[in-house]
Amino acid sequence: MARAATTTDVFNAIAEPGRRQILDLLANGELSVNELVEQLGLAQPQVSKRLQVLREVGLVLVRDDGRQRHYRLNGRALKPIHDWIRRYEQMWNERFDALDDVLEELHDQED
Amino acid sequence: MARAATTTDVFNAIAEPGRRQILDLLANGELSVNELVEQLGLAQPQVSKRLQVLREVGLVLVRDDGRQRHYRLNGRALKPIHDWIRRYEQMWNERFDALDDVLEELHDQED
DNA sequence: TTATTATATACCAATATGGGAATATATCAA
DNA sequence: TTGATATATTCCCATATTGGTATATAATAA
Repeated sequence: MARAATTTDVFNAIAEPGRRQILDLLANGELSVNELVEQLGLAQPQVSKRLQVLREVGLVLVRDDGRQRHYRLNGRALKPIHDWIRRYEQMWNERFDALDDVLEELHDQED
Repeated sequence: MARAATTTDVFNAIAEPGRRQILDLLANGELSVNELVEQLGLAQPQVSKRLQVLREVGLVLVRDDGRQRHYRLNGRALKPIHDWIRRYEQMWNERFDALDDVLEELHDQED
């Protein structure tokens, strides 16, 4: 078997930097495909392809407006990733480091 | 060009459920390859391959012990993902919804 | 209707999987 | 040394990209 499709889930969808960049741009508000093309400096088909992937996993929503299509972010679709990674958050935040120091200190005192 | 390697960065590394599962198991503490094989129910080579990917992006660390290799989590490597996704957190948490209500209320009062 | 604009899709080439099986490497035991 | 155990690596195959180019589709304008 081969690798899972990028449209399999949100984890695969955000693996590509270009797709994350699109989400970052849409975080500031709705944009048409052409506006995205300009801001990204990519060819239009590449942008449309990425948008399709993001659409299939529910990360973006579309609004038709004449011959333009306005895409907007659906941030809620990122929640599964956040929920997963949040369990590891303690491993790098300062409070944990501080606790680490306390434990080390206690350990030193034991000797 | 083809798809980016899974070892390109942490975003690609965690795209596969099996690799995330390994991280989840290691969250409880160090495990040898065989212990992982047992708990995952996968063939040993598949586990070793996944561990190599995780090693290459710095998500796990190894400790040699005779003919066994004990892997442990390096959660700090997940921070870039957390930092990226944290910017979207407001889009699904309750406080934001509450703020949304307040803003709407203020808006209504303007009229 | 015909031309133009905005997007989406199809096609092609190159490549990195990921699973399965076999094999190599390293360590320890007898 | 020989054998067994624990891991890593290699091969082969089927597949899903991703980039580039060309083309199809839809909407609007002339």
